[in-house]
Order: sequence, then C-alpha cells, then structure tokens
Amino acid sequence: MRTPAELTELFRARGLKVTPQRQAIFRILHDARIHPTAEAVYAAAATEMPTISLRTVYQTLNDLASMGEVHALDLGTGSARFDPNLDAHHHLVCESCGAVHDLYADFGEVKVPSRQRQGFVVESTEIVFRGRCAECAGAVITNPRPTTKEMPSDA
Amino acid sequence: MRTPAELTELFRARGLKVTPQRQAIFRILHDARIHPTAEAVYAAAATEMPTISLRTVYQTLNDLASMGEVHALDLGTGSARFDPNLDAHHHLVCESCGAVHDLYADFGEVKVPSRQRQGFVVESTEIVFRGRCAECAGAVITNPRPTTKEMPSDA
DNA sequence: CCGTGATCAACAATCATTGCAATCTAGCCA
DNA sequence: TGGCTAGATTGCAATGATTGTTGATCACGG
Repeated sequence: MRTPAELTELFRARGLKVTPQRQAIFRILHDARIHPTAEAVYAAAATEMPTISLRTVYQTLNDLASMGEVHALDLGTGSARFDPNLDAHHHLVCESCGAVHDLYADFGEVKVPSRQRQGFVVESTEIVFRGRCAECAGAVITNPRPTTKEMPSDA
Repeated sequence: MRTPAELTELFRARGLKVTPQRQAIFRILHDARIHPTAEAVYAAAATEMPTISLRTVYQTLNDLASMGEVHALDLGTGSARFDPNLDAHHHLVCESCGAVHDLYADFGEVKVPSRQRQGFVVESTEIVFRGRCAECAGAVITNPRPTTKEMPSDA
C-alpha cells in the first residue's frame, strides 16, 4: 500500500482532513504484514492513542477501502479483514485459528469461459485455499480449538 | 445432493431422528437449484409447516453441513449459503444483488506451489468470481461509465 | 483565526447466528 | 398399543461485528 505520506496527500487532495487518528491508522496499516481486522487496528492504534474510538477506525478503514487503498476481505472468519497489499495475490485461510496468509502464485488463465458466463461481468477473481496452517496442522491431533478468546496468562 | 429418502436413511443410521421438519428441509434442499440462505430455507419450509422455527432450520442445515451432505458457503454476502451441489464447481457472485451462480469449469492445476505452502495443509480450494450478473450489469450498460465516482483527473 | 469537517462518547439498532431451558416426539421395546 | 427416553423443537435471549445517531468538542488547513 502507499506510504503514510502518500495517503496524507491523497486525503488532502480529496478534501479530507488528515488527523492524528488517520495518520496512526495509515502507519499501522503500512507496517502490517498481515490482514488486520478493524478490532486489531483499533487495538494497535489505542496503544499510542488511548482515546481513539473504534468507530473512527471503522470509518477510516472504510474510507481507505472505498478509495481502493486497501482491500476489504470477507473470508468467513467472522470479521472483515483489511488487506494493505494491493498486488495480485491469493489467500490461505486457516479453518482452525482463522489466520490468513498471502500467496503469490500465478495460476495462469483463471477466467470464466465465455460459454458459461451467463452475461456475468467479472470484476475480480479470488482464489481461497482453506485448510490448516502449520501450527494448527501440527496440533490437530487432540483438541478441536474452541473459541479461545481469553487466554489465561499462566495455566 | 442425496434424495430425501437417502438422507432419511443416513440420519437414522446415525441415530438421528427423522422429523417432519427435517424431511421438509431435505426436500427443499433437494429441489433447490440455487444456494439458499438459512432464511430462504426457513421461508420455504414455513409455507408448508408454519410452526417450524428458524432455529431448527439452522440446526438441520448445520447437521447436514457437518455430515458433508451440503456445503456451507460464506461468500461475503451477509449470510451463509447452503449449497446442495457437491460436485466440484466454482461461483459467480454478483456484488450488486448478491446472486450466486454456479460455474463448472476446469482451471487445471490450481494448487499451492509447495515452495509457498508455509506448512499449510490445504483442504479445499475455492475460486470466486465477483462482478455483476446479467440483470445488474444490464442496468448499467446504458451508461458507458458504470461508476460515477470521480477520479482525480489532474493527477 | 475561522469554518467545516472530524472525533468522541455513549448508546441503540441491525443482522446472522447460536445458547439455553422448557417442552415435545420419534423410534424402540414390551 | 402404550410407554419411555434420548434427542428434537421452539421461543427467546444473547452474542458479535458493524453501522447509525446526536450533540458537544476539537483541530486541520485555508
């Protein structure tokens, strides 16, 4: 994605104000190597700006998404993920822990045969591989993972 | 998918009871040519069995899904869709009206290059084409410019 | 230094889905 | 056929992600 500086200019050019909140979000997204949820961005932002509201995070993420500066992904993991990586790529989704990994690979001509297009106008193509990530695949032997939102720091 | 009669046997064989509610759902799914949401199945069931509860529909759909008799799809259209079609196929999703069409096409070797697998164990692969279905696309054809969002012309 | 838009806070609302507890019944057996 | 019991159904509450609202405050940028 673009650098915080570029996004700053872009926002200004559109008449949008560049607030500290927005700058923080720009930075967080730019540094993100993964696909954070709104909640995750909020958590990250809150460490440096405790008063930021989740509402503002959603707002800015949506702004960025509708400007095409990030991609909003719904991979069925409960919450939307915001992908700062705009290059063509695909995703590996862990059914167990919900992790999303990028995959760069060229699968050649993946497009709808005109015969079966049914008048459909294709705007984007996504390939999602579902399965288990390295850690979860290793651990499947026993417990199916319940929604362990809270983890007792010591057990 | 299997016929209602087959599903009936299957349920019995698993010690699950075959209630009128379940039979209705079997029938509805079997006749479905599309990918109904739970709500849609509920609506269909309610016409012939007004007292059925949405809860029961969810329950049975989930049972069927975990038995592998239908596929639960989350295509980011807000609600999950239940696909009675178990053959390998892909989907065309209309971003405008949310319609989901099946697509039968062979894209050859679509699998994760081992180099990039990162230890991931792939269990399923889905290819989703997003765009506009014939009707929704038709609505925009009159205007050569589909989206009226302004683009920074002075870039 | 203004004006306008952004933010915040504190909810309420929505929507899909699931949890729960009380009630009911399918399927088996005598 | 009648009864029994595990499993099913139901209605409603609850959850979780996300958005709407409103009014007061704040600060970006001209």
